[in-house]
Amino acid sequence: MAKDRKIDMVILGLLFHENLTGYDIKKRIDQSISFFWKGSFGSIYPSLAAMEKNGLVIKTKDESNTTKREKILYEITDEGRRFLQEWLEDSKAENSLRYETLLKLFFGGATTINVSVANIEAFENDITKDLEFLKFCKSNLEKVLDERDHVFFYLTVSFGVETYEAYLRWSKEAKQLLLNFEK
Amino acid sequence: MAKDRKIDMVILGLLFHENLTGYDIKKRIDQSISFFWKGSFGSIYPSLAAMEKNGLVIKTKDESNTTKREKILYEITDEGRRFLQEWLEDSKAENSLRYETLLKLFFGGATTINVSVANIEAFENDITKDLEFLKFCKSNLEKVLDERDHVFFYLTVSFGVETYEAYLRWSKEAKQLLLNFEK
DNA sequence: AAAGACATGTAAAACGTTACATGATTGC
DNA sequence: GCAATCATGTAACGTTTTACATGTCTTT
Repeated sequence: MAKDRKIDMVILGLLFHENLTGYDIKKRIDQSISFFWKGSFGSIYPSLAAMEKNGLVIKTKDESNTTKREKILYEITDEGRRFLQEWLEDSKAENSLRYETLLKLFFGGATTINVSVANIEAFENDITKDLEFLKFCKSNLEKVLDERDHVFFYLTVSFGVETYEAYLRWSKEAKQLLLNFEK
Repeated sequence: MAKDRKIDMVILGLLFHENLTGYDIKKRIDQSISFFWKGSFGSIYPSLAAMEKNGLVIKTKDESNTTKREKILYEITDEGRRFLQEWLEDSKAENSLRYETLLKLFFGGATTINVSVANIEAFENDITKDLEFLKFCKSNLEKVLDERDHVFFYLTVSFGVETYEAYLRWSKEAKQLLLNFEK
């Protein structure tokens, strides 16, 4: 059985719902899960090729495509579904943060308070922008929660909203503590 | 100028305070910043070698070491300090989550509610354990906040506490929503 | 006519982890 | 005496990103 490269799982998870091209998969990743998982063409296409070899996905004919532009729709197989299922049922998960902002703050002793405050403010700006978008998604999903799949999308988005709001609360407190300390 | 490999910055930041061996650096990383940044010997030693070549750090004699066991203390140079400073002053930072738990939840439509609930519970357990430790660190640091450097350590720890508490709040809500949906 | 999105794929480079290899010292 | 920790380093492996290469279709 193939090693469980995480990108494989992302692709299988997406293909579980519908047949997609590599290009579609990239778009889905960017639009739906990019705030907690990323993926690039350079990993998507090789993953598809490898999984096809291993029988987890198959190429399908795209009846709707009448143009000359080549377009390869992938479909998940029963074995692919089994593989996805196995991964889902295994409750161990690797969760990791890589927060360069925190790294810079941790080493704040090597610079001025103003630099650290500026770093926190840059972080606040990024988060504020993303939070707005997440809230927009959340309110849209709230209207369609009766459909089973949407519940899962809603939960990941609400994870984002809750944590980003926590980030912003922390940012305010952190700046205050730094500026008070300076006095 | 060397590319800014992040592990280089971690090491320079640590060396800013005190001279350390590669082994010490690994311990510092594990003890202080591992919840938002990781590092292994396989990246630390090569980084030290490269930075020595580039004049960012130098090897120093360890006067205190009278044993036969080899021990190489590294010291940051002026150029190393400049390089660290530059990085700190550049407010753009790459912050990324890779949350396999969220990935599994996002694809929850491909399995049963119970599996998703179990995944959230495994996440809760991990977070609860880490949160306890973070709170312990936080209360210790609170007592020594008068020293400038400690403020920065305190802020990163308090980031951890705030976000981990948000994770736990979310976990409870998420489980409830899933279990209610099943009815 | 041009720009931008659609579409596939490869190659090189960067980066990091794990496992291996070796040996000294400390504490029980 | 033995286990754990201290201490350095390399090699193999795996993953992922970035840049490159190529060409089509749609919209303005």
